[in-house]
Amino acid sequence: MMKTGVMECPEFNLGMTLESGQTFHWMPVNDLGGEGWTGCIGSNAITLRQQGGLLHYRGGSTQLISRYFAFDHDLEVIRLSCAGHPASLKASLACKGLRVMRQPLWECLASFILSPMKQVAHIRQMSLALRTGFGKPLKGTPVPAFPEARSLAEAGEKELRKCGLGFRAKSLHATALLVASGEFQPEALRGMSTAAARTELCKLPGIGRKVANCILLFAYERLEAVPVDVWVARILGSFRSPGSRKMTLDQLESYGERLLGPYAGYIQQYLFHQARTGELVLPKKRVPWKKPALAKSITSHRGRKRGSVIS
DNA sequence: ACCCAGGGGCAAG
DNA sequence: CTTGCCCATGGG
Repeated sequence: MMKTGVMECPEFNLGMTLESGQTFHWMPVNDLGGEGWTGCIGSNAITLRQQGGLLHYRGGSTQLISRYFAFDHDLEVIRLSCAGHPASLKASLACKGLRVMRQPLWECLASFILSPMKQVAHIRQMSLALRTGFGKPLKGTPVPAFPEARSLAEAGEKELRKCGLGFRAKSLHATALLVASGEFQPEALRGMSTAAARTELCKLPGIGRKVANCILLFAYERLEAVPVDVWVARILGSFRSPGSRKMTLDQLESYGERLLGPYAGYIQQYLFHQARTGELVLPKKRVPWKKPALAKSITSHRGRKRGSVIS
């Protein structure tokens, strides 16, 4: 049986963090004595349950979990960095415990290639279909590991398309080939400036400025990166004086970086979360936000055949 | 600079 | 059940 333990987690809201659109594979589950989450970090099966300032876990290690959820980020410092901007401060205070994660590079990069023109619920389905079809099954969680680049490259575009990827299948397959061949090395970007790393990411098929910024923020620890989607555009637009001339997405990104400061990506995440949950009042209507389906049981998912489809 | 394909879940009718 | 809407990227 996998090791169970408990660790301290200062300033943390596990559910809010896992539902904030950074990852797409964690499933709610009743385990470890109550409502928790099951999933994986890389190929480590993990089940988690938070009780106040304590985090119960099965699988992984305190180091692995602390690093993944970035318990080293000082959220108070981040909140204070935007104390001069009332809406940002308000959002930051409403989202206490929401952390910007530090995800494995390939898993995050590939997952966000799935994201364009898709809502979170569907990205979750695509992620699960890819994991089930081409990822390594894990003992202790129904969620398989995210497939290696080589596995997706070998699978071929047609098979990826069967996972409901649509036109994203072509982008993901092409990118998987580049990574599997070593022509693109995700690790090589770690030492680059944010701007240089962004330029490299944008060379990959299926990755534009918005997706690149998501990857920079959620995997490369670039806390200043601001992914501008329609929501963030709407939010940033609402901060500008009425009647001022319309900005392009690139201009809004620069505006956001300047307005929100050195942790602009973090603050953006707080504003985004408030807008999505309807706590931040915006001119336009909001879309529904449904909780992911409960994981049925670990045993019922074990031993699913490669390539089978989730129903 | 502008225009539009593309696809599947979901809300509204 | 059917229609309309959502939306980042890439290519024209």
